[in-house]
Amino acid sequence: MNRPEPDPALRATTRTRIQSRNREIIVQAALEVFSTYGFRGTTLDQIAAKAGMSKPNLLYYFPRKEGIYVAVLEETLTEWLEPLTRLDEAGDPVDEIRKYIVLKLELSRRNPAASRLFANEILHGAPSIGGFLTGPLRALVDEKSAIISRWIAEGRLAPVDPRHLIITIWAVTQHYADFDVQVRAVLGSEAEPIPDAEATILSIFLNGLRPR
Amino acid sequence: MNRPEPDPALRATTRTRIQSRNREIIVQAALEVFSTYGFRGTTLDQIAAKAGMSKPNLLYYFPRKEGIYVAVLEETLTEWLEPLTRLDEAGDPVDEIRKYIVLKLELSRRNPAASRLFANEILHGAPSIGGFLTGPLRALVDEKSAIISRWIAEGRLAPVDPRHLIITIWAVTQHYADFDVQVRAVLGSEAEPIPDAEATILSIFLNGLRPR
DNA sequence: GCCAAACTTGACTAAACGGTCAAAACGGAC
DNA sequence: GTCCGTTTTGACCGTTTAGTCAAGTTTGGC
Repeated sequence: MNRPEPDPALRATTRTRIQSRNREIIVQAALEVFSTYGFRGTTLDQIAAKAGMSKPNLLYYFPRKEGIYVAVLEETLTEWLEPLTRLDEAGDPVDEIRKYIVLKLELSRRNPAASRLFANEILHGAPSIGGFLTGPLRALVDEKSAIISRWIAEGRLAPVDPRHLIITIWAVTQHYADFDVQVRAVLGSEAEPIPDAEATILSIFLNGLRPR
Repeated sequence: MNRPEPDPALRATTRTRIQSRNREIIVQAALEVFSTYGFRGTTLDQIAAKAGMSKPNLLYYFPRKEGIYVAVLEETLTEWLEPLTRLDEAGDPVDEIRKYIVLKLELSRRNPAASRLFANEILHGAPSIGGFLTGPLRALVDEKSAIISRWIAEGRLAPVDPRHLIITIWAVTQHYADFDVQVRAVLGSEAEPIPDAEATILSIFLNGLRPR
């Protein structure tokens, strides 16, 4: 009755130190669990245990399981987009593509959990982030595709469909995070796969894209 | 008591017509459901409904949920491997790679559910088919990598790590099945993505791999 | 047509799980 | 130290879901 703000998750403007700290702890714990078991495969008890708190306390910060999931996804998406935003029209085309591939591979190595979380969401039809795909993501791809098209028109890059080029780069870079188990099984060595992957991918793509 | 063979799933050798028919119906229904919702997200009731039979009857043929899942995966894996087995040392290297990419893309278009099922299983750490990855899959990749290595040694293909080449081809081809929602959101058109994807991928890979 | 084996299902159970609630513990301002 | 809002939790509830069971129906060989 005299509880004017029953939901701390809604008060983004006024957060206590404890709230910011615990929300961060929860999101980190949830990222690990969700990325391993998926949304349906994850239980609140697992997240609570990993975050070191009781389940009701978890629900004090995020009243619904889906709220935790969306919070984790949102934090992940910004990081995911960032490398593409850096693609610079003023740079050398082949070198810009090289930098983009290197950045995306580094992200796959540094934060494979985020990549897997994202992959899982898309694989199941993007129920929680469909709007992100058709909104900000598509807009960014449109913008960067235009740059690539101009490079091609100037004869500074081999003629390919710029959107499929971007999609293809996503595919080869994220694959090393999402399918890590398979990659390691097939390679059979203890060595980190990504350095060799980088050499191979750069060789194929940069030779394949160099104007002739 | 006088039920010497209580589990029809174990009697692979002696199956009635009804058994073969219903097992096939179940596996088909389960593929659709598992590939959409994942293992945990799928309920036996969904599979039973799609297969047009009662849940207890479903469990008459597959006593455990996991048994259905493994059966679907096994049927899928054979199809998944097939294109790579066709890579022919006697053929022209660049043309053999081209054929392989085309076949894998065709598979993605014809049976995206199978690709997604497989992707989901790997993404979650391959709990049910770890042995397939380190066994038959790795063996096949070893065998075909050797062929590619010889092509490179003969100067008939640009020098790249053959295992990473195969992995990279998997990545770009399966991506169009697994991430279909994202691909369509980014392209924004109603057109089928795969024909344009094929042109782009072939252009990059074949130019990238042609010896220079 | 009869019979036994094969097949099918409605009704049920036990466990897992998302979420609630009321009450206790804590913390910072005075 | 007192007080009040914030944080924390044990106990609980309703639903969902994998799997059981016993009884019914169908099928195929004779």
